[in-house]
Amino acid sequence: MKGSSPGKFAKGVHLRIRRLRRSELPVDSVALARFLIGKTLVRESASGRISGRIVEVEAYVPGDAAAHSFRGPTRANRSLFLRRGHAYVYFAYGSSFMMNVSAETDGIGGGVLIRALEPLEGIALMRRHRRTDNIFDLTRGPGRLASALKIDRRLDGIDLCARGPLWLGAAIKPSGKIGQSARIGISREVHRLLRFYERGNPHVSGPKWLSP
DNA sequence: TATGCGATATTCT
DNA sequence: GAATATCGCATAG
Repeated sequence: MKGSSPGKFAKGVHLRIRRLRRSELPVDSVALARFLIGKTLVRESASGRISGRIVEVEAYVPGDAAAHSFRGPTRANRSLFLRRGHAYVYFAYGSSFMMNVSAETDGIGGGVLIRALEPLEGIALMRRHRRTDNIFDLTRGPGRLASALKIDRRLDGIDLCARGPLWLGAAIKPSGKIGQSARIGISREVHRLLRFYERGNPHVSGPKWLSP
């Protein structure tokens, strides 16, 4: 900490966010994906709280050849088979962590990839983690948001409905209209419309034509 | 804005 | 070896 009012936020928002109960989460992967738009993802760490409003997600459903759970549970993907509301964190392309919320029931593989957030709290911390000042480069994209929130494999498998370093909160403001499209960056099941985003939100990732 | 490419680690073939 | 639920930088328009 560089000398300034301990226990207070010199600047930036400080929100009271209600933790979501597991019973509020839809069991179905697609229903959960839509439900999560507008909700809050909260990271509590020693250096402070970081949070963001979920504005873009993708569903990876049972029987989906593009899903990491498709070939059954392994050591790497087992968190996808936990009951809904747990974190599945993995490392991709040698450079990025990505985070899913597990869906479905215990033993069934399914999840929702969090693709973009609208920054709420801890923006100064996010800027430090991401080494950029541009607000739109902090949490636009699954790898970027994981970096901004310091999400890595230590958080794989944790319960997002319990007190802890990472959890899901209720909406601070309701979601606008939800758009739907094909998913980004996959090579199988490319036609399925399982990406959901808040229309008109500038923090959504991907080319503009994909998010009308 | 859009497209293209290399980097990089882990997993699977 | 190959593939990968990406990112950042370069270049062209």
